[in-house]
Amino acid sequence: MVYMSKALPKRSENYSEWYNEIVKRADLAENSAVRGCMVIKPYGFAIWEKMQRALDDMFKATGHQNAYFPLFVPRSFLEKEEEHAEGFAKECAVVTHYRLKANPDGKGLVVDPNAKLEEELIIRPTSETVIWSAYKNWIQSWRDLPILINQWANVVRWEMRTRIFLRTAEFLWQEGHTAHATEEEAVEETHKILGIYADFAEQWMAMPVVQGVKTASERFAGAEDTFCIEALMQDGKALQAGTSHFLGQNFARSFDVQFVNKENQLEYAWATSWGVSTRLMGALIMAHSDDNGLVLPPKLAPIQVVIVPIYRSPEDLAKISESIEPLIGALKTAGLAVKYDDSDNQRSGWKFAEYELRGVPVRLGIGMRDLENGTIEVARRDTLTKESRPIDLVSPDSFVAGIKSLLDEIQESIYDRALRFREENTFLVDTWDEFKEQIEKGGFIMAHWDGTAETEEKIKEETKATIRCIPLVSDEMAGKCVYSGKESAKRVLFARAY
RNA sequence: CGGGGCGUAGCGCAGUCUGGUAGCGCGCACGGUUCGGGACCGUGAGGUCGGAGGUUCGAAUCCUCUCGCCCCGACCA
Repeated sequence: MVYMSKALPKRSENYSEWYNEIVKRADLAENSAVRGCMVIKPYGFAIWEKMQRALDDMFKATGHQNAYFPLFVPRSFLEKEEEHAEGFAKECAVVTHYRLKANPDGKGLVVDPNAKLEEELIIRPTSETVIWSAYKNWIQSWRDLPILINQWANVVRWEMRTRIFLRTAEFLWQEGHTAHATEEEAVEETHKILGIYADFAEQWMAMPVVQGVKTASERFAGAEDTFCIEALMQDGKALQAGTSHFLGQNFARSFDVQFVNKENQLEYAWATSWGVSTRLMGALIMAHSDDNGLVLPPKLAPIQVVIVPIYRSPEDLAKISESIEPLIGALKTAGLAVKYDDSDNQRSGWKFAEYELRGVPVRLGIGMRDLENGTIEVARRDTLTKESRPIDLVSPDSFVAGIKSLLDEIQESIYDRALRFREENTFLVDTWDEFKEQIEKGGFIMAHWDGTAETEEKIKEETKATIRCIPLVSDEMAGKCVYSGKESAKRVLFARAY
């Protein structure tokens, strides 16, 4: 109903409609003909590529290498690690046949019943099992360790309800899978990656996160410990933005991956796995954007600076285009992603609105008046403010330096804003009544918990709030469980979550 | 799988109750006037009304079957 209007739905009125519209209107992605799957459009994919590049560099810098493992997982592999199998069984797509044939009863194609697979192939919901079946052959001695592998891939989890970017049946991600000679080293790896994820979220996405460990009930199927980064979205719900798992020797046992240690004894290898997905796109949108559209952190924006000419005649446009050539060159030389939009099929006002919708951090507007005055209009997407700045169009280097520092300032500023939002929406809660009341309003709740799965479950049933994590950094002040009144060593993080 | 809703032009919708030449807005094409925050006027193109069957002189509209999508719940990065 509001779709036709130029304005987006308001966050305050209908948050999920606002989210869906922003994804569509900013041209990030669309729903596909296949249920639960999305088409990521070029503009959206460009953001994902920037995320990939930054993360990939961080993985490489810490000694990891990329590789690729198959899409198909034999059923017998998935079965091997019992908890893992149980955890993923109910959301697997299964390949049972390898051939189609012409429909003998009419048009089209049907599955050829003679082409039934001896053993079903599961479309990977994650790759631990295929990878550890390969590692078995890669690992003989402690000298073969550690193995530090990452892969960029798609996975499929047959979700009952999907939401674009946040929970799709197929999604893109990276999954790291490492093997180590000692428990200490594997645990260290788990933490190292968690740190990388937190740095990426904060420094690139400008999204503050809480690092923590999951409770047993929220743990990855097959893990000893699951660490996570949790972010707070603008509607007060939590979003798990990345996970890093310490897998112990569970997969090594299941796949019989043993190595000879320095003492010439056989030992099972220690494992980790970790991943972030296209869900981060959803996080990015919900962390910063406003009722005018997307707000992108400069470091991840496919277009960092857009230049919009303001003119009447083709002659004016030609004059502007010629005058700003050195500027465009200088911006590019400075390493900035710049777009000069001289297209003639939309007017400047339309372009202003469009680039705001798409979240371009800085917009430069230049018209004939500016040419005369030696000025240019600089507009900030995050604050929606604009100012006229002087510019020497012949040698614009100092102006460009100013734009560069403005982009840094924007990156910092949207992080600060998100951090302030999280601080203002994190509540210390000590009574059950207060808990029930606050959870309705949203936000992070720091409360004491007695450590039992029963209490955790009861709280979830009564309030839909889950323990997002037990924060790694917190003041270790003992208290009483907000639900049961029993002893508690420290507060944990509760929220309703995506 | 349970409970709701919807399939009509590229997109968003009206028309269905009460059967009678398939419409509106946006977008698109062309021409003109405009142009410092989503311009306006004129002309035009574009539809197996999700699919199949039935009732009828006549079906987008009534009946039967069927396919698909969306929202709410149970599952989850």
